[in-house]
Amino acid sequence: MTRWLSDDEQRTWRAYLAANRLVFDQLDREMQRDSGIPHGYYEILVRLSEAPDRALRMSALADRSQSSRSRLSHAVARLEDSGWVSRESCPDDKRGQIARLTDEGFAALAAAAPMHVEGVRKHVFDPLTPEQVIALREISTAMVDALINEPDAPAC
Amino acid sequence: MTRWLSDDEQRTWRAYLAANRLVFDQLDREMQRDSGIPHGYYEILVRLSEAPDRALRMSALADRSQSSRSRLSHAVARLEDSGWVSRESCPDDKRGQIARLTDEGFAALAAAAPMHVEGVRKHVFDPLTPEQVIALREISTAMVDALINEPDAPAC
DNA sequence: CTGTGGATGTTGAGACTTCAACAATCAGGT
DNA sequence: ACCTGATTGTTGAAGTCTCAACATCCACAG
Repeated sequence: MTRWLSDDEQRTWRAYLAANRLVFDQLDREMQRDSGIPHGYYEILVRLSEAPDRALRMSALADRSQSSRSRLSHAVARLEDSGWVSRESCPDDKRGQIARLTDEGFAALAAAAPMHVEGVRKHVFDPLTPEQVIALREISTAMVDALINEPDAPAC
Repeated sequence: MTRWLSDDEQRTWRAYLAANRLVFDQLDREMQRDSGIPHGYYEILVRLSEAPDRALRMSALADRSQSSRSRLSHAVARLEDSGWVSRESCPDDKRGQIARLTDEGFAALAAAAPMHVEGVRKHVFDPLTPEQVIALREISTAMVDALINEPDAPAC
């Protein structure tokens, strides 16, 4: 019954697994070494930095950073300890919390960005041809769309 | 000085990040739910199951599963508690430890495999065309090669 | 034979994530 | 106004990973 993977698929899957682990482990390591910013937190800071007033509600921030609410909650608590993010309550929704990037946070982000970009370029884009860059985007988008439009439950 | 990402690269990078997080989080969740096998451990079991006598030295197993020695050590300790892996010392190298997949481990792997494959197919291969499957392999391989042949240090 | 440097594997602490449970609040129907 | 269900965000425990330090052992030059 099981639709096992073909040879092509098997080899692709293994290569994809290996690439992911190697690339992200490496980027995490560099990020930690160069900037002391833990891997996932950088992305949270980036999303905040792009928002109007560098502030977002927790739920919106969670969505944009592909983060669970729980993870975000812990992460923001930690980023607040570091002084990179501040929290305030939402005026129109008493449940809401708004995370805001502080000036220190922005500065830390600005300082970390060049080295991070260098790493991304070195480990991801330099090895690829321009056509592969396009292909990778299309492939990734296809996966994302499939998961977004069909989260988990078979809808009752 | 910084070679910032182009628009194409920026969008590719974001899509790639999103796809990875969504796909692997989802697979982890399904894996945990369906089989109770933590995400990374499954791969370790797979590598063991493919080795002669279903046994490998720790270092060889670490290499084949893109795992740090430390992670593998913790993981195997845990898998041993579960009764899925057993350890024995290496005859010709007193430092060596050999991890062996037990019958229970093999059974657990066999039971988990179909559901896992289903998830991989659903979230990764179904959304892709056959050409994209090939492209993804080439892209992943290119990244892996770049990282393997240029680990980190500039060699003194 | 004896150092010395390298390799192997483990360990403990700290950090991050997940999961389930929870309190607080909102929204919409009755 | 009230009840019910859904949403928001937090919390604590348990699990996993990383990092650095370590003990052990191998290999090999002198």
